[in-house]
Amino acid sequence: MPLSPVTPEMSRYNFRETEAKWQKIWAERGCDRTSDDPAREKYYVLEMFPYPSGRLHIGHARNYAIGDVLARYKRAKGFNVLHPMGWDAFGLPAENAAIQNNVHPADWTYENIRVMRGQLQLLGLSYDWDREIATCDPDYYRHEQKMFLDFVRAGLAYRKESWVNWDPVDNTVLANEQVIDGKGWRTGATVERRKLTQWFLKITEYTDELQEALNGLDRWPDRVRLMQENWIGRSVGARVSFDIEGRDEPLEVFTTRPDTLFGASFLAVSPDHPLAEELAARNDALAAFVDECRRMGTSEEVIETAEKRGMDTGLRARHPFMPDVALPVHVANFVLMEYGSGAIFGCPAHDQRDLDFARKYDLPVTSVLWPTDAEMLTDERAAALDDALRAQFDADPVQEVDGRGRLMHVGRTAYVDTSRASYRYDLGTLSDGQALSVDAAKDVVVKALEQQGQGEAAIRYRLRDWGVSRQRYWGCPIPVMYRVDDGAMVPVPESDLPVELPKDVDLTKPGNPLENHPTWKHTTCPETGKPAIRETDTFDTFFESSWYFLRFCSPQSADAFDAQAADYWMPVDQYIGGIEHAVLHLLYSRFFTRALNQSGHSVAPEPFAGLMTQGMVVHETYRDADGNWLFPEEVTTIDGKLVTLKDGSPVTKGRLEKMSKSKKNVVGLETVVDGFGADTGRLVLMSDSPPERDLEWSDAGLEGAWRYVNRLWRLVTEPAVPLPPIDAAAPNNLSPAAAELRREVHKTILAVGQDFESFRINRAIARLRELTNVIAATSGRGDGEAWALREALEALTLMIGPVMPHFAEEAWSALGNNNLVTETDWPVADPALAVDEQITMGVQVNGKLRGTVTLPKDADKTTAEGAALAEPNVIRALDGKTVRKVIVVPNRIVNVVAA
RNA sequence: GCCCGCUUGGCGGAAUUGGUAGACGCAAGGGACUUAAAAUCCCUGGGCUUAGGCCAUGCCGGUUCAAGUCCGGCAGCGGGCACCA
Repeated sequence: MPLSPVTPEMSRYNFRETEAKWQKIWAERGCDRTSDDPAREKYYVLEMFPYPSGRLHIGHARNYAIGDVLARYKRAKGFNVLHPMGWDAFGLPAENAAIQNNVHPADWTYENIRVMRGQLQLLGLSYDWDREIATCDPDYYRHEQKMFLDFVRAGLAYRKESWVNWDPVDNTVLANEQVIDGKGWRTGATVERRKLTQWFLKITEYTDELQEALNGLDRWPDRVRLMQENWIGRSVGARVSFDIEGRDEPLEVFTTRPDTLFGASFLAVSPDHPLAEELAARNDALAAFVDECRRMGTSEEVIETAEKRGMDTGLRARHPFMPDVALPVHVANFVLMEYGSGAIFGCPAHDQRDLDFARKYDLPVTSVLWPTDAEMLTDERAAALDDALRAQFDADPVQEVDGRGRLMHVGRTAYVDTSRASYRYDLGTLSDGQALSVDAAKDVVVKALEQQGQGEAAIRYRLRDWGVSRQRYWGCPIPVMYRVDDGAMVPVPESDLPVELPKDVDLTKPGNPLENHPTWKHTTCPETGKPAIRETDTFDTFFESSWYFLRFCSPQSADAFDAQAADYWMPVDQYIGGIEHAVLHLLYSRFFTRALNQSGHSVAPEPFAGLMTQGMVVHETYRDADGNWLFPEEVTTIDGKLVTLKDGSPVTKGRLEKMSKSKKNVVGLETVVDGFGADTGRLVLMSDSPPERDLEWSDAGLEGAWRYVNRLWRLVTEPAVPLPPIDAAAPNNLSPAAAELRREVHKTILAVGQDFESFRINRAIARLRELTNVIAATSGRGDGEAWALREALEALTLMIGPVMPHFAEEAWSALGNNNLVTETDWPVADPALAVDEQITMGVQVNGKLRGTVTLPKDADKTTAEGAALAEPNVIRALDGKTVRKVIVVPNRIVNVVAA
């Protein structure tokens, strides 16, 4: 349904004039400008800066409005607040737009920035625009080029070969998102993996520290910390080296389950393992298989969900403890070269993936541990377990015999429970069939391996070094060159920075435009004066966002950032953004601060003290009979059925989706701001859901918020009685209604403050609406009511200010104030006034509510119990029963236990 | 495949962190005002029920005087997985 825009005549509160007026006044008075002031306590509020993709929609607006509420609240509480905004301006969409619309990425980007800045300003967000930065500006990226050279010097950046998705038709590297079902998104060609020499940053240097410091981030959501922990993926296990028949070099394997070594029935190496490459060179079938594996994508999801496949190399490995057992060595598509040593041993009985693999290639399955309680695995017990398992796998029995001829039953489900175990093997102190913990069994095996010199305890991490090279144009050039004569890598001298992107490029040609550029890449070595070729790769755009929060502290600094300014402002007190950045951006930033410290800078190691991950704004979607998305304006209802306006064909209502152009469910910012005003939009975005949860956008919600704005405006401009002068003293005696209103005001001040502090903005607004209801119900007639009404309206206006800043200024002014809400302190609650005198307590009988009693606050237990037992409904419920016990929770509840 | 999150009326959500489930709002129904509409204001509202009650926070179990909240199991939906940002 299209919105019915509000015309100024219809509204009593004229948001059009009002919002423009106050935005102008704030700008003129520099309300949002911030300067370093060590005498004042600082507060740094930061919302993740946007990629300038085109236009803002209300999903973006929510993110920034949440930050603005906090910034304005903290300012009112007396903090020196830094609240900056900028643009994460390098990235793939600019190149795509360039190709599609024949526009230069820079022009496209800067135009988007211009439009989006204007949109942000419409919302009345209190940014210090003097600090605005755009990462594609050479004044910005020159600093990160220098940082990179510092990293190179500190040994934190290095080059190595790494795999990329390669489109063989376009001759270009593809991002994971450009690979759709294994094909290039534009050409449809089957994507290959290719090896390129690329730059890496040594994030693994800080693996342990990055993990351990997570514990100190107590103002981060638990789930983000957990996601980072999983990402770092510390796993404790063992390195095992297997001798290979006919080869001198043993094969190194990492395992987290050394206790299952006796159940090993095969080894598997990654298709990218040097051994696989070596063997493929003289084995055509194997080479074909390796090639096929390389046609898969590079993402973990693709590799893990692909059908598990392998090929026997013909090599045989000797089991470290059972010299007569020869294990086949396979190349398998599910083994990742990047993790561990790129080789595993498979124990099918106790790993589901290994079992699937073993079933497929008919490899032995040998159980080594059994589910038991902590008792000895006697022959009788083993027989009973055998029976139990036989029954369990009756439908799909697969019989196996272990090395000593005992029957084992493992079907299609691996036994992976590690909480209780008995082992079947003998080793040193471990006697056959002893019950012992998995950890103890691991120790036994590892010690035995160490004695034989065939392994040791080891810790491996999932975290890999951060590959920062991108074969793309629209990014920050990597400031190095390679001498033509000897191929040596030479850093660009600092005095030659920045290495600027050339503007004259042709993006329509296949391949990397910088590589195709006729002149830019050719230069001379500053050391020898001989010809050199520039690095034509650019940085991953996460490079820019890993330090922008530092630049905001001193955006004009000749250095990347001013140490004193950073010392004052850092860390960011509250960072706000989407959960999609839970790992990469947030982890890279945490790495950057550490890397900077190691390369000559000095900053606090943790960049973000507090983190809030806000939910998405979702909106309804529509699709026609063919499944094509439709705009809501293309849909109407006839006879209760959804049909298209065009030809009346049936339409189905899809589920709520994150706003996106492709799903045609975007609600533009202008629709809201032009029709109802920025404040009304902000109110909806803040009130309908808790910030961290998804928000369902609806036009009805917008209209409801608009009604509230006008209701509030009428209460301020047309109070029940004329309000007393602004400086009138409180009357000596207040009527009960006036006293009740005061109590409500002071309770609300306390509650709203707590709610804002803890990001429960939706609840703060609910409390303000409750206060509004009490104000509306106050007649203004009784003794002191007019005075209490003024106090209430002023407090309400100040408290709604962070959410609806323009409205609050206008109302504040209408109440006769001649200063700004923006320059006024947060109202102070009188705790004595903010307390209820009477408390209504529930009375339960055997846990079921039977009545309520109203008592003075803090009434003692005896009083409460007496009142509860005298309550008529309670008496009836107790009829014929004997009271056994009475539980009284003061000011809360009474529970009478009776039988 | 692995990891994570979510699930409360017709709807968005509250619930002082174990203590009166449904605050506040949206949508709805009824009424007032109006020639009429819009706007505004007032009232009603989880379900079943004859009084009394009974049943209700995705499902099944458990702990407790007391469970939306804690524990165990299950289901459904959503998100992330290293070159989107």
